[in-house]
Amino acid sequence: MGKTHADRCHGAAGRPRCPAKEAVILDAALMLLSERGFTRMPLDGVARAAGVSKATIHLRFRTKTELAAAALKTLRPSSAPPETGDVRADLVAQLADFAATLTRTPGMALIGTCLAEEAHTPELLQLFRECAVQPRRDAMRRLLDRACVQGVLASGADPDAVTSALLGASYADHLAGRTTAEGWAERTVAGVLALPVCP
Amino acid sequence: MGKTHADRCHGAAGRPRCPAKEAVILDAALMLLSERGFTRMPLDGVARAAGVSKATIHLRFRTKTELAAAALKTLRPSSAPPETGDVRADLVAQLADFAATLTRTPGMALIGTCLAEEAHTPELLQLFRECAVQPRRDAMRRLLDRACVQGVLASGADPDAVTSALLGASYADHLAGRTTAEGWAERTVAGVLALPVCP
Amino acid sequence: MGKTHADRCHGAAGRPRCPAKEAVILDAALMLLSERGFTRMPLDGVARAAGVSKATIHLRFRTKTELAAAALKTLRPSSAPPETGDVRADLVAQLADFAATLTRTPGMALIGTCLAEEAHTPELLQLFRECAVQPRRDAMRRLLDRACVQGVLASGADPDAVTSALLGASYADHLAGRTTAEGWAERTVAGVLALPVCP
Amino acid sequence: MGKTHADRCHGAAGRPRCPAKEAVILDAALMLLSERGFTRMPLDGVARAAGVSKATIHLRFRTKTELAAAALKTLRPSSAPPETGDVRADLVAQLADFAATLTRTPGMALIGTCLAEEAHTPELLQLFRECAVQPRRDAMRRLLDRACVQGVLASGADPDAVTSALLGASYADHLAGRTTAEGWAERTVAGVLALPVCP
DNA sequence: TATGAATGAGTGTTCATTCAT
DNA sequence: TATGAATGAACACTCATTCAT
Repeated sequence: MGKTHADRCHGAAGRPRCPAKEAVILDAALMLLSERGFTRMPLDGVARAAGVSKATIHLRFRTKTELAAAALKTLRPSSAPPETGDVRADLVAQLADFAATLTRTPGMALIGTCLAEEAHTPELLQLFRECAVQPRRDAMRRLLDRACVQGVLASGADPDAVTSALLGASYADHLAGRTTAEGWAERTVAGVLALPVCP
Repeated sequence: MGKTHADRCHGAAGRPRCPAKEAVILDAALMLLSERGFTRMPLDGVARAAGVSKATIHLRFRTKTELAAAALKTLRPSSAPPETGDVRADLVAQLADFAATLTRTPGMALIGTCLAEEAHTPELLQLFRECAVQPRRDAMRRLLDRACVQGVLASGADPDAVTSALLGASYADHLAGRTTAEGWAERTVAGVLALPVCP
Repeated sequence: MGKTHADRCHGAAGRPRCPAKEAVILDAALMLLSERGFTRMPLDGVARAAGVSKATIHLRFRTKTELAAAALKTLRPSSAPPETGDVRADLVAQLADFAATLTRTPGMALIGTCLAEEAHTPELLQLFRECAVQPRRDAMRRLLDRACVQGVLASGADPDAVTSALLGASYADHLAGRTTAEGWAERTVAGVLALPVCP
Repeated sequence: MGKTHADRCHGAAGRPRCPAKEAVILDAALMLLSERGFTRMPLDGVARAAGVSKATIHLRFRTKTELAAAALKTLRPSSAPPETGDVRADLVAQLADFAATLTRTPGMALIGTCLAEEAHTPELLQLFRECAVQPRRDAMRRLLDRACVQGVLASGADPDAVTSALLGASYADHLAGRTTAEGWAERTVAGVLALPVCP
């Protein structure tokens, strides 16, 4: 009684699903996924961290894989650093931001999980590509295109190759255990663009 | 330090341990480690693949972690491609060989496992660095030093940064799902060294 | 006693419960109970089959056991085959009808469930006796009494024992996996009544 | 050292499997299977009742179904009652023994489980037929054949039908809740063989 | 030494039931 | 009343490790 049409038709039948829980669960899942990896992320753990019951998780995500996938989908390209007019400075900023993202908590570990699980759970790597890798590449690519236009980058160079080189340098350094300290982004951009060579 | 369980507990007394089995076990472990990852590598599986019993494995490696570490230690840098006089060609060859190593069955998956396990089992990443990453970097670095001497590379560029860019490009492309096809190494070297820019 | 949860808790006050749903639920429950057994009948399944929500079921039946019991109570002895004057023919018809009931979809499975659950849920077997077993026995018994009167059956024979033998033959054959094909009822009646022996 | 050829080849490698446990596990399983039914028989429960760990059970029986099947296979036709010269008396004895088997602990419940699980786990009913139903039928059948020879049974009667009637009477009475007390077997044999009818 | 047996902790998923609209 | 959400208790099965030959 007293219910409006909207109430009845909006799919409001039954107890409404607590919307906050969705996010809490995904947060907990993403945290555990990064910190411990897929196979070391027990659903009990996610439930406990999220403050819900395991069954509540299963209500939203049929399987553990689906949960992990949904958690990965929440990855959003960190708000891109603002673009100034200086292309080279923008490249450095973008690269530094990327390295920071990797360093911050669990970036590399998350990548590791997706790679390690590829044979068993290919969705993870695929989603990671869509949600994290590609957006970053696109942003970088856009900057490089502008760099070409401005003559900062040799027009003959394959922009995809340069994108890979710049972003890849971060992977390589993390993997090598080289701490990417102050000035790292500058040095890398310099190394890759090799501008000094051109007097 | 660096001694395995077997090293520590046994001298020459008693029936000597069949040394062949050691190798067979490590081979099987490395294969499963790459193909399925640490957490998906059951000791039963290693035992079966190696044709020994689980207990035999534990006789040599106290824990699963020790086994995995020992397996990683068997990684040897693939025989470096022969060096010609042409530095640039050597760089391309080295890079192509690296990419091939990554692609060949389980390179990226193995990296993924080491990264994913870093929080739980830091030894893996550490050993992977020593046995796989560093040797490769060293080889690349040597070529780059020669490139500097010959003026192919700007003497101002940080050779470590360039090393990271070149090798990292391979990681980045794998991670992005870009198939590294024919001519990939050439394009990457060109992009990184940016030679075309210097008329 | 014999009152359902609904009977007990509600008079005529408030919005009356949709009576159609009651039947739909019980139908669905009886079907699943026969097809899959008590422990393999999930309430979700009943709810889905009936097109209602789980909570709606619990509104009428406090527990799963009560639901199953109510479903069993809907069992009605199949309309008895018409009685002709010929007692022997009537016995055969009755027996054939019984065997058909057992064979038809889930007769034996339902019996199995009631028997298997006896220790855990004695109500089921009890209700099954009242609603299915006894009515059938009574019908058979009536025929046998007439048979006695007409001299077809030896007046000294215990009619209950003969009833058990005739109906039981059907159980025994199902349990033995003997397909009860054409002429089965005739042969059984002949075997039990053993009339041929009396010239 | 000191091992004979037999020791090595007899399959004696490694710790020998404790032979008692096999039986204890199967006993516990059969007990729980009869008392509670297949779906209410938790492996934990079997393990606890048998005093072994769950994994020990899985070492011998891959799945719960396999365990239940193996437990059923241990069913042996109870040592047949001794045959006297008197065929009728033997029939009565056989039938009484059968009814006692059904009554003793969990006979009917076990039948119920096998019937109830038929759709989901047909092996159970199948094994029950082989191990319990058929042997009993065979014994009964043998007696009936002798009865025919001796003229106690009409030679025209289908012996399988009579077998089903005799054994089935026991099912029917249990299902009807009729307590099969003193003299039950005699009355049933009398009713089925219907001898009194022949003066 | 090497083997198969044995174990205890852990894990994903299901389900009857209760709650909040 | 009726609905979907939420829960806690099970449960079958896996696995690293230890034991007894």
